[in-house]
Amino acid sequence: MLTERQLAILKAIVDDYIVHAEPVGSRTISKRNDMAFSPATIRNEMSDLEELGFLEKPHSSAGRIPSQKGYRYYVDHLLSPSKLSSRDMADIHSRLALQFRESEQVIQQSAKVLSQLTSYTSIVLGPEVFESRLSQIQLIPISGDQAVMIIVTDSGHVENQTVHFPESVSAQDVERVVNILNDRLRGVPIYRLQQKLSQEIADVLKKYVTKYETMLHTIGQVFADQQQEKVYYGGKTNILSQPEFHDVDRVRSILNLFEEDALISRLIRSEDEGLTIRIGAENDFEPFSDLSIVTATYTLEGKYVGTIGLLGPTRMEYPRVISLMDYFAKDMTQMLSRRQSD
Amino acid sequence: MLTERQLAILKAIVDDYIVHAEPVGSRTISKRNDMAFSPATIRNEMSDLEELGFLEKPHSSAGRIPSQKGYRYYVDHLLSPSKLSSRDMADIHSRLALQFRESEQVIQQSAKVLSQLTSYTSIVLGPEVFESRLSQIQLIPISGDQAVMIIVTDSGHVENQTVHFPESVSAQDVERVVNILNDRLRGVPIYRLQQKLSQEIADVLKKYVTKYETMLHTIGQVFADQQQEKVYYGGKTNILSQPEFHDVDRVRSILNLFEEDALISRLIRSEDEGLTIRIGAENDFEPFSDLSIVTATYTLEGKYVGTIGLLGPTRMEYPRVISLMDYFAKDMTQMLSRRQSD
DNA sequence: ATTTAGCACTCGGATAACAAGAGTGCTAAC
DNA sequence: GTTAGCACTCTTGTTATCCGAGTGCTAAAT
Repeated sequence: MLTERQLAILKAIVDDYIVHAEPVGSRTISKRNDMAFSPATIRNEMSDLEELGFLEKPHSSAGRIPSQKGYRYYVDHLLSPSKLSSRDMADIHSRLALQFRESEQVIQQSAKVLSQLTSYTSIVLGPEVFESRLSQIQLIPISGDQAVMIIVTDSGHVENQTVHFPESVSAQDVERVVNILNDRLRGVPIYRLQQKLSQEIADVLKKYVTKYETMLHTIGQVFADQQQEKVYYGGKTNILSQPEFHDVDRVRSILNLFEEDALISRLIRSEDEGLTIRIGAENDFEPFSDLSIVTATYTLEGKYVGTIGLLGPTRMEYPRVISLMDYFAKDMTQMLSRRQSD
Repeated sequence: MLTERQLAILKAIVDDYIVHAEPVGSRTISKRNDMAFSPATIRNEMSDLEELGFLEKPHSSAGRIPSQKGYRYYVDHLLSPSKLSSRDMADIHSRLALQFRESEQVIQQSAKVLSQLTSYTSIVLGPEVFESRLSQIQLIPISGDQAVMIIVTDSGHVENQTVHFPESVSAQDVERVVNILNDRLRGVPIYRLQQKLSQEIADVLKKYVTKYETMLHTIGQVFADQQQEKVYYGGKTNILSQPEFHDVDRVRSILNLFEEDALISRLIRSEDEGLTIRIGAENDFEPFSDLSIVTATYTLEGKYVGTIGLLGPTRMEYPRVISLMDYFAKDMTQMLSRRQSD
């Protein structure tokens, strides 16, 4: 068990390191107003804290920096969430309250504002497509055997894809299929479309439509593509301004990761409601072993819609970030539900 | 006028600098098989070439590097386009020939392949929306007063936006409006939609629809958003691997520029058919003053569709890039037209 | 009149030597 | 238990020095 004083010192070190990104020495701590001990005493405590695994030394004659365990302890027990000033809150609120035509834009804007406010990189997982339901399917002929298949969900999301039917498929059949799809699939969650299609719809189609296999295949393709979650970024390059990123190769590899939406999505995704903090290796992903991710979920009518995440160095401004994320998640939830009810 | 030998030397210097990114000395040139002169002679010529503005010295005791004027001369008069091996061509062709559902994907894939082949960053301007025509407008109600407006073009492109009509607008009116729009606007190029709307459609609407101002405004908004061109990237971070980019701040500022689609679009956009090379300051854009852009246009049925661009250091592998871009533009044109006719 | 060999000179870059500064850990005194 | 004092360590910045690549010029060779 740590003593009061050890706690205070650990907190002071983390606080300082978060701000200055440089190893913290005993004198620095001792000079603080709330620390009435000499550097020597602090040094002794630091030595103990190091032995306990909360601190580490970059080299023998440098100050201490928090270890991952140190950050974890800090986050769990020491940190005092910084109060957002009401000016901040008003600012955030007004920047999210813009009149957007699509929910997507609310998400995008949130990512942007969040990154601007923190100088970290924000990653927001979009409204889960598979939480929304099919509202309507349309097939609009373009030219010859090409058509555009449009899928509209009850959340107002539209997906479209060009499809291509061989000559042998008649226009009548196509129309019939669309009617059947609309009849049978309206209200079905997007993520179940494919399954429903092959299980229930296939038989019906077989009855009414010649050449149904081709169409089934084509439509199945389209449905399959709908099951992914969107990833929105804010301030992709913000993270480069952190001193830990002064190596171009490192930068490059991280930036390339940002193109892998599926991977990022998996990393950000949090199962739990509320705020999650994953520090360094807790991300279970080697390239992020010196980065932390803070996530929060946002909801619509009480149901999970998506996750907002913030990616920064392990040396993250946790107190501020936590308050911010908390406020953001709530404000987005509010924003989105207001859109719904307007 | 430059002598034969000066030409040969200039070419040799540019060729070498393109590969090694380091100032080229007289001895290096003199050692080449095709160069039967002593370093001293070369030095004299180099000195002249420098005076003429084709070369410059990073500092007094370094070798020479090509000046912008040097590159320009090289590109215009000296360079011998490297023949693509038939293996290369087959490779490119097969990677573009994948079965894509949307033309958009052809473009995206082209950008990707082009960047992989060059280790520069490719920027492709998407099929000009305003070269295609309206095929159909649909308005699909979502919930209450919200609806999704869907615009389908004859090229198979779909755009959609959530719109929002006040309660006071009747469903009948909405339907009537959509019918009128479809009647009057089918076949109209996208870029003229807005204009047509306010000029011709407004009067018609006034006759048949109450509350037409609101709808007009809403629809005008949607149309206005359609007039932008899409920008596709390949290998955004490739450019970081160039030695001239070993400074994180520089990296950051360029990467941030990549987010400004409108700006990039303007920079890449080339008015002329065929291949364009803009070297350094020729881009008229300070942050690109040590970068070159090579662009080529691709077409569909003889009409301009878009531009493919490649962004690299002024020290670009012009011979290879030129052949590549040329082949690419042609292959994309071919690919796209095949899609059309299939 | 060219071309080239020779040579002094210039820089940048690498390396070593050094001083300064920040920090630690230990010991002994408070 | 706390702290002053001090030797020791290690990084960082500075300066000095050397080396090599390259130039520019002059004078000799072709």
